[in-house]
Amino acid sequence: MIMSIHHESNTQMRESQSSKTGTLSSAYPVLDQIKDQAWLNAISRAKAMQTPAQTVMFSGNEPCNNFILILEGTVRIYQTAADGREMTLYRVNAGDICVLSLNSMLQNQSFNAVAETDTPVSCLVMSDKDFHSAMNGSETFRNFVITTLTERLCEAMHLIQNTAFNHLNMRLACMLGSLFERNQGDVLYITHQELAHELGTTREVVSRILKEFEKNECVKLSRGKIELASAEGLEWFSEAE
Amino acid sequence: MIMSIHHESNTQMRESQSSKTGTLSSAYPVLDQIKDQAWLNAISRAKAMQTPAQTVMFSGNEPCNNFILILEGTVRIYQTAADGREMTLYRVNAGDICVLSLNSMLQNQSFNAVAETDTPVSCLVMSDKDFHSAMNGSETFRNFVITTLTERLCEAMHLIQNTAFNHLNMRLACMLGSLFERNQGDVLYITHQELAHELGTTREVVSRILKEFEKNECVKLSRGKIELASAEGLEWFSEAE
DNA sequence: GAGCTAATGTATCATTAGTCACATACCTTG
DNA sequence: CAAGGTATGTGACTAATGATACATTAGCTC
Repeated sequence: MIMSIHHESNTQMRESQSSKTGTLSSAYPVLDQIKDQAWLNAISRAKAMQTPAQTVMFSGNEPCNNFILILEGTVRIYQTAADGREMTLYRVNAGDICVLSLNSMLQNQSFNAVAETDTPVSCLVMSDKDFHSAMNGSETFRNFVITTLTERLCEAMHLIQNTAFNHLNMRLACMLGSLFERNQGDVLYITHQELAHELGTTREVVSRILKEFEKNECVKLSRGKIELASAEGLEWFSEAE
Repeated sequence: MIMSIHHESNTQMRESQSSKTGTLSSAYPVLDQIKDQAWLNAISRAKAMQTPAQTVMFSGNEPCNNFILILEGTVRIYQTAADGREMTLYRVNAGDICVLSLNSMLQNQSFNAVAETDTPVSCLVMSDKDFHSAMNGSETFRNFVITTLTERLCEAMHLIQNTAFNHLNMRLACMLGSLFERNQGDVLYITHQELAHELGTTREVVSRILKEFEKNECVKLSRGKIELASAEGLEWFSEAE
């Protein structure tokens, strides 16, 4: 079971690193190697843009006729339901490209999703014209785009399997497992509501399941914080396959 | 709500049409226009292949190092759960390309899905080498591939939303709605078990919900067959947005 | 039409998940 | 420390889904 969460606590923004602005070379080493003229022209014309945290970049059906390269920060793509529930579809990080904008550019048809920054984001905005000429003129860029697309597709299929076949306690356990993993520390700063929004459920349900985990001595809960109760706790979450 | 079902009843195979084998020009009008030499070379070297109905073409993690163009017939891509449930992810029809094989070719990593023919299928098999040179040498082909990828991604997102947020009776109603729509007649030849496999649930649950629909006078049920009870019935299903 | 198989009907039960309505508890700010 | 906002805890209830266990029926084959 795979869950790709590149979440950073909203309350713990890494101010210290915000000065070291991401560059194309640091965020996209692959693209930085490209020498094709079409790509070099396109990227030289791209405009830098900054967006603060917790800002909606796109939503609903508004078309997006630009191609976006994230240099720093994370954008969360999610869907909302009529009853207010929401569910994260995937995240776009530095070094990723936004397949949502791709879709909108190619088809003039968007899936009804919202793109909102998790953290402050700095990115490059390329016109669709430049994007197309870069696609045509650079095999490396092309491969990069197609690879990203198939990766996303793969992740989407896993997500479908996960939501269709697994119970919420499993899904939550998996998510905590991967969050603990990448967070080499054993403490997670995240609220139950945020977890609910990741999984497409409600806060109460998450609270209930977490409490169960606490009873089983896997985690310790406190306000805005979840910590591993023990090393065995982590094992427990990794086992949750 | 979008559900893409291109299902044909297994029991009613269109024998009459099986003689009129699909050709590249009839199945892929767009690709048939391509004059780029790289594409022409690649397609001339592709090998024709026939597969009977209800045959597993790929499954699990076996790699697939060929690119496949469907000339005629339908392939169903589905996932299976430990408890025997299964769920259709999407279908590949004549004129579509198989994104599953794309992923496998590009990443040597496959999602754990099964590709099984719904109907007898005739297709062209292209080596990955030829595929790559066609991608590099033909902008039209490239655009075709990328467009298909983003379309699939879009569909996958809809499917996620649908499974996460909608109840089974809605999902079943939608599916019946779109099946009735494309089946200009008002009779559907499909079993409850097959519907369950589309939706990732069990036969009993489908039977129960269908019975409920019958009580509401939307459909009439009989063995292997579902028919619209009235014109209003269809409205009812289209409303089920 | 006897017998077989696949498809469907149905009742009951258990579990999971969502809803509602609060009670608490924690943290920040004045 | 008082107040107010946010986060969490919790019990009770309902609805949806899945599981189990059969009974019944339709259509096919011989």
